[in-house]
Amino acid sequence: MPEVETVRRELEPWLSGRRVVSAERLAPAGPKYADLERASGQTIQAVTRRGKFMLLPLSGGDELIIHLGMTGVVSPGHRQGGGPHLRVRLRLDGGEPDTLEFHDPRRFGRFLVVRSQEYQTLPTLAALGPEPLGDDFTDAGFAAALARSRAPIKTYLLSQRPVAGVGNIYADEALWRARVHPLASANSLSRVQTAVLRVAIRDVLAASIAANGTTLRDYRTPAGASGEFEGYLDVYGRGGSECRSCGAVLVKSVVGQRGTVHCPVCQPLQPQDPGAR
DNA sequence: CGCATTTCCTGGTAGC
DNA sequence: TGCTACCAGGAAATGC
Repeated sequence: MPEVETVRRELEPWLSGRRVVSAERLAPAGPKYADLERASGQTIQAVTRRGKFMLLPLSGGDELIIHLGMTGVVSPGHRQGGGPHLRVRLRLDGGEPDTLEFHDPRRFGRFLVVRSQEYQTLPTLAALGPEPLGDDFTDAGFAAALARSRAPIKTYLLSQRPVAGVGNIYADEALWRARVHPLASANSLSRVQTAVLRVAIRDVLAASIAANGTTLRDYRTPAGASGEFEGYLDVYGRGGSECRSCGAVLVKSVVGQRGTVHCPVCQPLQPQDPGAR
């Protein structure tokens, strides 16, 4: 999400108010690129974001939805100009830069148009939790959401349902900060753990946004810049290294088919202080 | 409905 | 050097 928000902030002053002269799909047809040609002739009214989805309301009552996946890059056309992974090209009126390109080597991204009233037809959008940095992400609401699931807390966070925008990197980072084991059942967290985790999610996402996101490989903003948050990661990518808090060796595992790193000392599976009262 | 598993996809890299 | 095998993961589809 921090990466998406960084991109959104660059796109907004460029795209807001611009009319789409043409919308060309170079990727194979499919649901990931449904109806994108319909953007042609409509004016982009804003560049907003929900979770990791960028939502661009269009003047004709449609919504342009862009999801970067893992490797999607939005850029002005004159910067990259073609290439084997060019999936979409938009022409805009109103002067340079007048071309927006969407490149996506791994094809996990999406670039589609739906009716505004039906934008929540995408399953994840329909069930998306509150914005993590918004006022709707409350202690009570988060606790109520976690109480509904017996899945591992990390898996549940990645589902986007209890809160929007938490990806694999930030799930591991937030759980480490909150000292919660990634395999702990969501509904097993104490009220204190829930409250600490909520703040940890907010803090790590806000800190990453302030650093323009995390650049692991391909991530670039439209202007070509990379993020700087990778230098602040405490656990992600650090399996086998020492925990910055206690010095123990961080453990790498797989949770919900996703690479996961946690500290076996700071994040015990069983609650600490069983006799404390 | 909830949850687990599988699928999509290819650049990068480890290993030989 | 050049080849193969495998890993990375957001969301949707599928299975139960």
